[in-house]
Amino acid sequence: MMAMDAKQPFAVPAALQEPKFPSLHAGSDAMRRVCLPAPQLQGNIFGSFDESLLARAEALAAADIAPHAKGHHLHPHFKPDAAFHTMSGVPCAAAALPHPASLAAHPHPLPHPALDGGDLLEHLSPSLAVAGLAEPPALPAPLPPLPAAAAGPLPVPVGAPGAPAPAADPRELEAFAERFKQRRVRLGVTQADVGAALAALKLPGVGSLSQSTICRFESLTLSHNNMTALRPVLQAWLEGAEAARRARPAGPDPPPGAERKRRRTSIAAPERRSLEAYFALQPRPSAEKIAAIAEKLDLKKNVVRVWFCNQRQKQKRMKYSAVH
DNA sequence: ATGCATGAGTA
DNA sequence: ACTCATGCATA
Repeated sequence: MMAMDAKQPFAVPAALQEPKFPSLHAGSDAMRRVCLPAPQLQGNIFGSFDESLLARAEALAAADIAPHAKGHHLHPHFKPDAAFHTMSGVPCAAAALPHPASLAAHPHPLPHPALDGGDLLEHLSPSLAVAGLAEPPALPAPLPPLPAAAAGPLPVPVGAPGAPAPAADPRELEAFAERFKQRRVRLGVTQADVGAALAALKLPGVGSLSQSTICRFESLTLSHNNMTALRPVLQAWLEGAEAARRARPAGPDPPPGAERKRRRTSIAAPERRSLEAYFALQPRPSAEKIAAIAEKLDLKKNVVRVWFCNQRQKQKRMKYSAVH
């Protein structure tokens, strides 16, 4: 949200998530919990085995790369000294992206928290591995043919102060996302364009969004709640854009400006494998464990902490992982 | 398209 | 210190 400072000087600086999607946080909790594996393992099983836990994950990570580095050990690890924030106000990026004309579904159907040698993991701690790797078995995809014609059947019941969660059907969301992408492309508009255009809608509490978010919406890589919240907004834009199109066929595209800032820290493959091994054993390590892992891998503690947070978030996101 | 990161809100 | 929604930077 910090980006808002730069991108939305006019936006409400406080309580951002609330005004944006007031009705979203209600029924979400219940749904979220369902997907979560029992989190009581650390106390009972591993509470007194911190050392061995780390050692085992280490062993796993090592075993994983063993076949590659047989005779000669290739750099055990390198230090991606991380975290530098040279933030600076770059109001509007809108860096023109090549139109995503070709879009296949995501290459990885599964969040796949495990390592390449997942089997190894299972051997070592079957119950844990199973819990951590649980995946939705079925993957139905009866997408409606969906004629290119406009389809605006949704009443968009959002923001009702007292109304609980609309309990949106995952299938419906998926269908909408698909339609949205198609129609967006037909309009010749990029994901970044859509995000920026949202601000012009001046919907209450809705500012602009990034290309990332639009992309994630289209690929369903957002939480169910997030998808539900964004749907009415994106639908509104879509309808408006198509209407405007009829009035004025086309226009020139403005030249983008370019500036650079913060560098993204990158975790090298060996370290990443280790982290994945740790995660498979314990998705929610204590601060101490995080510190230990960080030291072992020569990574900053914060980098490790954030990595685990993001990993958890990934496992929870939509796709077909939700109730089906 | 996705990895690493921020920040408000919350427990 | 975590969750969630989001975003910048980058592959």
